[in-house]
Amino acid sequence: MAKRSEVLEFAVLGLLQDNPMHGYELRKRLNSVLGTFRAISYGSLYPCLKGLLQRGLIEEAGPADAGAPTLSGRRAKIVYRLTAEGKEHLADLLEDSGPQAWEDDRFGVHLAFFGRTDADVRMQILQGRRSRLEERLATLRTSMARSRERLDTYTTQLQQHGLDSVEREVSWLRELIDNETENNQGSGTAVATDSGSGQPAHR
Amino acid sequence: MAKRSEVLEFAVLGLLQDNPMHGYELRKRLNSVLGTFRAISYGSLYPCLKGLLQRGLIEEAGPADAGAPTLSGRRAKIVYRLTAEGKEHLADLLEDSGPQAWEDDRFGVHLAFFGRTDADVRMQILQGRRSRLEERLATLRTSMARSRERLDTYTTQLQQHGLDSVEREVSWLRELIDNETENNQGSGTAVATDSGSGQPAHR
DNA sequence: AACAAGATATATCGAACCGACATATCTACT
DNA sequence: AGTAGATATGTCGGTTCGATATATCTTGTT
Repeated sequence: MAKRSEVLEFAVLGLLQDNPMHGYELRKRLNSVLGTFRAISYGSLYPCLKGLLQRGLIEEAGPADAGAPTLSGRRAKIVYRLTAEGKEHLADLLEDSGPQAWEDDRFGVHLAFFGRTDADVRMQILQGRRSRLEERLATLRTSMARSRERLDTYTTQLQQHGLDSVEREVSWLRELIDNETENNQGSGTAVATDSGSGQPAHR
Repeated sequence: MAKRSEVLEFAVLGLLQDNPMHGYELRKRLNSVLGTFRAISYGSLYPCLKGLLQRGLIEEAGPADAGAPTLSGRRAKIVYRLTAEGKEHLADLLEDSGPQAWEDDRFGVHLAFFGRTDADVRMQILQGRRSRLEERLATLRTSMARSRERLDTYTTQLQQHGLDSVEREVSWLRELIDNETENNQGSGTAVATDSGSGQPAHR
């Protein structure tokens, strides 16, 4: 349940670890990081912050903080920062390389925070994402073959374009994966190269 | 307002013109036609049908209809067909080549029913869609340039991939447009070739 | 023929979600 | 000193949909 908001929480926690922020700023960053994927509205963001606050994952950073001596009468501006529990929770989220991590939305957030993710986890997420897309590819191809004749030229072209997009995303992933393996040649835990493609073996 | 459901209504009317159908079948077609764009749930579809019925745009095709002699005790299955008003309304929708027609969702539906759309309207929609995407491209490029340095390698790569997708869609559109002009060389109303790209001139 | 499993078919409800609005301050320009 | 527009927080009502309930039809198994 509540999957949509979970993704938002993840992204918020991730951004707050970098540097404490208030809602307005957060929204701007969110929309630039999640970019194409998703537009965050205040109607989602502020309730989300309230929830995180109640669960003790974030806290208000009082104006008592150091830094530039703020002119007294400044506007009420609520800067949030992660609590210890918040950091723990975020670490758990980042560590997760399970099936949900290769869902459209989730994957985007994971990738955005790859800089703070273990190499092993990164690899598993990339490969998982790839097999997820390859499943989708198979489904698409089947259903297109089934309806090939029955459909309009234009509809077909639309479907074909959709298929192409997914194929392109797969080869994009392939590049990312190759980069990882290059930079990681002799690393610690041997990366289980798994299958080249074929059966996903997960789920 | 109520934009989401408007698109659904459009698609339903379009499918029903081809052949009368009941909800379940409709949902399957819908998910195959709108495909990647959108997943239709019963929670949206049945209320939508109810609305169209109340507004007199569709009606139930009674089992009194001809065809295969249905075995009496058949399961309750409600087949809908367009009314005269429904056909009119659909025609209006198909004719619309205004700015809303090049929005993500809408555009997909329009394209799916291009087979029954005037050549002029088709061209306007394709060109409008292209300029819409070119606007987006410009925005994306600007905001990427602005944040270039501040961002993670991975985040950058994500944004880059997003940008590439849009570029791809633009060249896909260019092909569709070229096809149209070829098949339409000496046609009636001269198509205003507008700008190659540059300023969209719309909105 | 009896049974199970799964596709077909309609329908509803509560919870999630977000666009649009209300409010107020700060900055920059004229 | 006025005003336009960015900054900032917050909420509310309508829309949307995932999950579920119900029931029939088809196909395969024993």
